[in-house]
Amino acid sequence: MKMSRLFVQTLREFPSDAEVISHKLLVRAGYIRKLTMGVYNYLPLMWRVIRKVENIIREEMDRAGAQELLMPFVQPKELWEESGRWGAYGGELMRLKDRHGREMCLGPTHEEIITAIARDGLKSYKQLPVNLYQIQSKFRDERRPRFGLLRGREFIMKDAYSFGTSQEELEKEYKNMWEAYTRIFKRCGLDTKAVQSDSGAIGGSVSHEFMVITDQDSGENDVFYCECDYAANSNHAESKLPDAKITGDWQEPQIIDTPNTHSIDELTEFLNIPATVIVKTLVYIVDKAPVLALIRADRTVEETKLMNAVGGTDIRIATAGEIEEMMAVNGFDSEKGFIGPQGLKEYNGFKIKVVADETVKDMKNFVIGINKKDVHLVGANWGVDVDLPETVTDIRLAEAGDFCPVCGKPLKVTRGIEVGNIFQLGTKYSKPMNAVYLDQNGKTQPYIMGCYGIGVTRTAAAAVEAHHDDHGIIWPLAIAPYHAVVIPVSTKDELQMKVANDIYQTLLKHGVEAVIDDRDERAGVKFKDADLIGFPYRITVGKTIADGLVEFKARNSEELSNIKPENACEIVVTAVNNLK
RNA sequence: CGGGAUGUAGCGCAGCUUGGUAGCGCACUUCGCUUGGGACGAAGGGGUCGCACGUUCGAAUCGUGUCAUCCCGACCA
Repeated sequence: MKMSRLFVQTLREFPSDAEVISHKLLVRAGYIRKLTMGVYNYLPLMWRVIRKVENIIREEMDRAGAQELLMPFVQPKELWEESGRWGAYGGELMRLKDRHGREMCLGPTHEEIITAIARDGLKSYKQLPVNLYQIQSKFRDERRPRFGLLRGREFIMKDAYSFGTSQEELEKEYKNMWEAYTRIFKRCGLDTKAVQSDSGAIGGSVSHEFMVITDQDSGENDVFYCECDYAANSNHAESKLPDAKITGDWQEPQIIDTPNTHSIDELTEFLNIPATVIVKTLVYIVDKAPVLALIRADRTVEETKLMNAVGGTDIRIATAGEIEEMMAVNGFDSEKGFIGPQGLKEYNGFKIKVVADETVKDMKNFVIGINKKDVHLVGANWGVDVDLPETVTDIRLAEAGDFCPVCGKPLKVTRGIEVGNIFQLGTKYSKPMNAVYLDQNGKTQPYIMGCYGIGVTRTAAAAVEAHHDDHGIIWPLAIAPYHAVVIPVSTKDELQMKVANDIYQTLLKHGVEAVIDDRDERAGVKFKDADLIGFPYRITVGKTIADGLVEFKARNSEELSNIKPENACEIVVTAVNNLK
């Protein structure tokens, strides 16, 4: 490709609306342009990158025995009602009506469609297991898209779905996909870590996320990990706590005045005690039902864990108004800061559930609210002064410095970008959608399903997050839009142009995707653009051609070398051939 | 969905306080000059100042409303 013909407009300045580096660089280097909120045009350079990522995925998925198909982007409401997700999926589901008034949605994911395809075609255990995948655009009407391609509303995703007859078969395919994913991301030049995670709205039990660990702050997920193999998303990470003082100094229970202590900080200061002897009570609304969460006051509730503990799908903290109302209908006059679990029966037509974090179980002589304004109960004990809730489980957010649940060493935390996930779905979709096959005994059984996603566009953006410098993008060779750029310093110098053209033609002949910068620009402009766009190799033909030498530089190295043109070609050709 | 900010040329911005026929840098076109890290000079093209209504002789500027975008939070691949 001639640079003079290449459809790319580099900008001298960063776009003002971009926050993270991948967004800034992809816009500035001419890869993407925003069409509307969270929706981007993939310009020619970007599309080449995307296709490379897709092809790596295709090769590895096919190698792993999966089969590609393509499902529609627009989906009918009926299938979503079968799975129960028309109601359960929130505002992210982009709903629309056709001219006949039929309700449809833009596919945010394709479990419903694939399950319908499977139940039409897979009638016998003899046909199983099967793994089907597609690479396609998805649309999720995010409340707040951001970070450019890392979190758009429309994005390209590879989604695969496996159908089998047993948990064992599912686990085998799960491992198969795990290995395929490991190969895919490695080939894309990304270091990933597989972490345990919550399975969220998609449902199911076991799931892992593949995270790109970057030094950037742009990762959206906190990942807790240990020097042993343990790694988990913050919404799933377990931890053992360091020793702490969990027994208060009071000998007997007593109610004491604690005026205006609306926060734990105010309470610890007022009583001059550590937060570790206080039981904190938080009010949440899970699917409209009130839930009290009890936790040691120095710790934070992990909302996803709490939501899962009561089997909900949506969670938020209660408003001050709701809390007051809840107090009133249960006969208390209290407010935030003085809440306790005792005596709260029902609210809004729901029985009030109480969930305690494990941290509170062994506490003694502790401080707790009793739903009375400006006082707290101190020296309280479970079973004597306050009932220990029936549900005692892990609902806390892990913290760096907590200990690994597997090996006991201190956990570390880092930011990660989720580029892939794998779920063991089980029968979550096959059962409600009556997607069944006949087993050896002629009995109908629901498929045991798994699903496996990779964010294609996000992977490309994550590669930029992981590989860039002050001058621009440093693409891994395997997903770079072009492998090399040939730069004649002066297009008016006949010898330089001739040699540059020869090099360019040689590269093309050997299967290298090359660009020749034939623009009548100053050298500085060409170098700046080459660095910004991120061509992995650069061959510059300048004055040294008089001595038969060209300058060779790899984008990921500072090293410059003056070598013969044929040697420069050979290095690039060899590197490109090694990709295969 | 809560809080904050911003909408003026493809990109980055000034002008608004104090209303008077819209400007700068980059990019783009032409000519000259220059040619190893985003040169220089000259001459050009390009904008219903987000939109609507209002105030006014006159609105980018003042008022009301509305839409959009961005940031923080909550939520999520």
